[in-house]
Amino acid sequence: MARVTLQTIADQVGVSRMTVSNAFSRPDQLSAELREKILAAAEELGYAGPDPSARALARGTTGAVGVLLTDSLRNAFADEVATTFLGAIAEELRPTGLALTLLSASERPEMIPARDVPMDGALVYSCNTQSTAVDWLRRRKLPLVFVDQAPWPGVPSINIDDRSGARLAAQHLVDLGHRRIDIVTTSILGPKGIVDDPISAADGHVVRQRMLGWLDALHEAGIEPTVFQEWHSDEGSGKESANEAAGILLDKPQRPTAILCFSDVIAYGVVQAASARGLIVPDDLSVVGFDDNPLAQRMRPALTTVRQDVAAKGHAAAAALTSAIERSRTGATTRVRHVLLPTELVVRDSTAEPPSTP
Amino acid sequence: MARVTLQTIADQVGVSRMTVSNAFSRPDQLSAELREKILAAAEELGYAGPDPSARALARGTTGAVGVLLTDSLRNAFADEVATTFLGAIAEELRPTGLALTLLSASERPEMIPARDVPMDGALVYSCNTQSTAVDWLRRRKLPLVFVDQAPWPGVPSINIDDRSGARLAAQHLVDLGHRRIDIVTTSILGPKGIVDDPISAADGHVVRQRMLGWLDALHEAGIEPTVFQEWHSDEGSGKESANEAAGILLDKPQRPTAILCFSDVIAYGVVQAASARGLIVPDDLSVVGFDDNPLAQRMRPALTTVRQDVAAKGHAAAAALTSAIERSRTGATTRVRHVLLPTELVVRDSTAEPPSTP
DNA sequence: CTTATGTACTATACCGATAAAGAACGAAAT
DNA sequence: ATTTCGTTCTTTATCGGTATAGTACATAAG
Repeated sequence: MARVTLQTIADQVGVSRMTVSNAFSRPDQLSAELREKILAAAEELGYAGPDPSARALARGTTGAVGVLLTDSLRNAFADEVATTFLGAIAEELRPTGLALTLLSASERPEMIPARDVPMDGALVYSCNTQSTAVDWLRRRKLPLVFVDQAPWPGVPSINIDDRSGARLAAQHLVDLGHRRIDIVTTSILGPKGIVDDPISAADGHVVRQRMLGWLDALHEAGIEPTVFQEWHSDEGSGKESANEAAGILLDKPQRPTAILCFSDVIAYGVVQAASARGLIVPDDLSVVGFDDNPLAQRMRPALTTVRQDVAAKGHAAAAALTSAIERSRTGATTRVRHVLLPTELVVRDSTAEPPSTP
Repeated sequence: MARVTLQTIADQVGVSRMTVSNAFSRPDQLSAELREKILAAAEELGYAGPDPSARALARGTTGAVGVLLTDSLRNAFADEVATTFLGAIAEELRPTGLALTLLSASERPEMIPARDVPMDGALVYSCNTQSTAVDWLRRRKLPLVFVDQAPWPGVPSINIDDRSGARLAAQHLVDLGHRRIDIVTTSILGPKGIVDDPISAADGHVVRQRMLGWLDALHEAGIEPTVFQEWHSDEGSGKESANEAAGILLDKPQRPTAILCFSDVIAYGVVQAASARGLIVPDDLSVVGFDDNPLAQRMRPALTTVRQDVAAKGHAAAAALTSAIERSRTGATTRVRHVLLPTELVVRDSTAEPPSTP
């Protein structure tokens, strides 16, 4: 049996194909009775409605938007910050009826989602701006929104004030009297281990901004931190590698009295490493995280960290995307907006004055 | 300027459109030099590769698969069990290069993702089998896989052994000597509160299977539990409403000495309610959860629960889907498989012998 | 009674690709 | 020298819809 299409139904009912199309897509274009008749015939023939792919081609819209994530999706789902972000996007998208397509860097070159999957627009979340996937999206001239990435001319972006937040975190430690402050950060591609030039070693916009913020405050206080760059591993969100990183810093001859961390997850690892060495946080070592991951509240001691409103970021991102799509449809040419959401220092129990000189 | 299509490039280079298509999609069909020339021309004209929608129509495949979730996506992302499941799917899908499209029940009737979004197949996760979204997917004759749903003839399904797991949980309490055992379960649509006929009140396959399992063991021991059905609220994964539910059970004249819970999240709420009343878990009240959510380990006391391997479920689901898609492509007609993954009782610190009669 | 205005459909023309079969031509096999 | 291929392109025929501009007829306005 051949496939049922609009034409099948049209023939059956004795009308033109276009009228059947209208029965489904523009009910006001035909009489109610005829529409009923057509719908009944469709039902009877087991027609499921206009084929989405064909419709997508003819209309130029697919009803789905993509979100491109650097990390393997596996990691994204294991990361509470990422899931909160995605959840907020989903929530914002819901009233629009758009589906959310998760784009991953696949392993085979003949199948590149960013290039091959039909969509109406995409969010680019914390990706290497040079990555090929981003490049494909841009070439397709899809409406895009960059999130946690370096603002790009012509592309709306949503960022948080990483630099200010990081500065606050570092200043907090300085104010408490710390002078030996080290940093555990992360890197996508860069070398693992202690780095000499932390700013140029920071690949990725967020990594760099936070580094700049920390150094703003530390340099002002005349402090030169040792910077350890961990490899954002594919497993376990790097809790272990942070553990290892902290180990190296803590075993230095001149042990730091405080450590600034790129994320709360890393901070967690650092606290563990400290505990393993019999160090008490915050008495012997102060630790500051970033993000205000739910984990930060659960930890013992509760973690001092820099809060970002991830849900707000997600909402803003989705809203920016829908409006970018709208704009590209109407051809309207509003000025591209670059949003910078605030960050805030949350002092909890993982920071204190440095121990009196031993 | 008109849009760049295969034809534009064909004209520019002076070959047929088909040859240009082959240059992108079937490199072995033309000489290397010509291909280079075509690719260069495409690059120059700013062509991003074959239009995904057009290709989807012509080829009949889109490169994306859907996953339908009952819950609003917002909830799914807030639920560690769901995110683990999705993560496992993503991981299994990765080598195939398929993108994952999240389908939600949208609010507007003219835009129904399950009906309107192009995809090659879909996972149906813990949905009401009668829901309209599922119905659309079925009508479209898409390759489907049901997960945590009543097996359906002709549709591959992945389930866990909810009933056995629940029976083990209940038996565990019976073996400890409990005789007053109550249940806090959940319901999508059903009434909220104490229900008289728990089995018929259990909408949803999983809910019913677990209920059957609990009652298997309890009835065998001559125990008739009070069953409280909470409303799976849209907020906070029901921690609060579980709290409320537990309150009602614990304030009964004959207070239970143990409570069986539909999920670990509910169990968490129950423990909180108990604590609020000054009851010690497990001394005054034993509590058993379900799922072995990471939360179960974090809780104090650590929660006795029934473990399911959510990651395995996700892998199995994705694998079943890709093979179903493959099957529908080749027309092969393998027998449909219904997988039942094992569950296992994990005894931790939230269960103990009942308090000696006061 | 002619002219506007709607309503209900139809005709035509794409949307941007791919599949399958055919043509042209040189190289290898008989 | 003739047949048989294989390679490299081209031709033709869809894929299943939608937009836009008609056409036909009925009703209201002038």
